[in-house]
Amino acid sequence: MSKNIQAIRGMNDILPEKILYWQHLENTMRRILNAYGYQEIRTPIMEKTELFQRSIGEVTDIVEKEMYSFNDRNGDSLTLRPEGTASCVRASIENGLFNQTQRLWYMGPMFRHERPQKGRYRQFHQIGVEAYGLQEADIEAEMIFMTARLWRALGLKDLALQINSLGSAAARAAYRDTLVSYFSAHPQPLDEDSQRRLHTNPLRILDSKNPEMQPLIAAAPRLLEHLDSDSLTHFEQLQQLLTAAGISFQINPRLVRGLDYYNRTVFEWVTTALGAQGTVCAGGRYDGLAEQIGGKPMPGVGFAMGLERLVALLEEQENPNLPDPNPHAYLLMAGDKSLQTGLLLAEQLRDALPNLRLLSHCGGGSFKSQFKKADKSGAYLGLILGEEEVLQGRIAVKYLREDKPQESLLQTELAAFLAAYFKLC
RNA sequence: GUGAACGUAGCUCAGUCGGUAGAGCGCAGGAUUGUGAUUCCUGUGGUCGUGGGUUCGAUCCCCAUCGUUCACCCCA
Repeated sequence: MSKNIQAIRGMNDILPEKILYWQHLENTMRRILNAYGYQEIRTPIMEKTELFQRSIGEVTDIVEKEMYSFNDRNGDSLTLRPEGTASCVRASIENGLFNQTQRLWYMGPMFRHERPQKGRYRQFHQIGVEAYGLQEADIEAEMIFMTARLWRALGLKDLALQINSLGSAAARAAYRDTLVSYFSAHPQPLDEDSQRRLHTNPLRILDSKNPEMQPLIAAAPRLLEHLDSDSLTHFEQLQQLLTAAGISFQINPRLVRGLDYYNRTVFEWVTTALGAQGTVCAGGRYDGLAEQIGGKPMPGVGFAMGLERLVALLEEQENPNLPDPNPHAYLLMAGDKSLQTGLLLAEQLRDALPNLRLLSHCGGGSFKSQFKKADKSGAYLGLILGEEEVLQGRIAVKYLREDKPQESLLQTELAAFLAAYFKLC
């Protein structure tokens, strides 16, 4: 067994059995993005390592220990992208997209070397959405409306929206210092994780799950009280827009996000149905990022959703409302000339009915074994072409899922029959 | 990176208190002429994750390794 070569740990094959969920999710989101005027962008899955170091932040977990980095043959350090925002900003700078506002989206695999567990894999997939050049909270609201629309379209309930504001970069940095001195003044009760976070991401300490830390956290200075007034106004505007749209949300002062580039708005859609990995979609504003990467200052807002996690939610649903993958008809062929007649007939049907799902039997065999395959394929009708039918220019139609007697049609009538029966156009 | 549980046929699992293994489903064929799904019959299936150790002998014990799962950490 293990003599065989296996897939890389944490990197999964998505098999035909599951692909319907993926396609449904992707198609639904594509449709919605299109309706809001967002355009797709495709960037390489590898970038120079420096791009991620500069955008995500040197001391974040992602950069410090989770990136798939290696040296190219010419010595450049390259990295499989751990997220999409940095590439998207880079591509926009490089191709001059920042001359006007942009609404972009992308979809694809991301890579992070973490220990796999439910809802967390080393190659995972995201749909990411970014908007550039927009300063007001209306764009954040639009994005949240869009995600809420997706949940509705997919029938996903039990997703809760949490929002927070980190303030301006300056306010956030000042608050960070305040927090560090607060926690440094009480070093005793800080657990090991929090000690580390003190240097990496002190805001993260507020999110600790350790019960012993709670009293200390409760007494800590509050981020919302340290917001600059512009950010506060911005945050209030967002809340107002959400309320007006009837989208309920929760302000979570502990919501800080792990990547360094966020300022002002951050938000997450969370669920309790997926165990420890409850965040299904998350994002925020990153006004300083473009400059950090070397472009001109350009406000940005974006979010990303984890496709594996959403697929897991869809799979738990009772009525996922997936498109029917079963063939409409299965063509059985046996006897002299039936193969040639049958395959030609199949092509004519496909010409006439582009939406027909028709499976032609291949590989010969008795009618009996062909019927077994027809049944197994899930097809609704068996189209039977034997010697007799070939001679008479007819075809037999057997209902495989209904208790109705078999019929015999002229081959020339078949397309019209199928169109009517399946309401195809 | 840390901790725990697990790894037997394509799938879901049983089993051997250490003497090289079974079931169900699946798959293939059949039950008189060109008809599936039901029923019946037959067949196909695994060096028991891999490597090493203990032993006369290990799939079962021990160690390592790879993988899976869940949690911590972190994140989508």
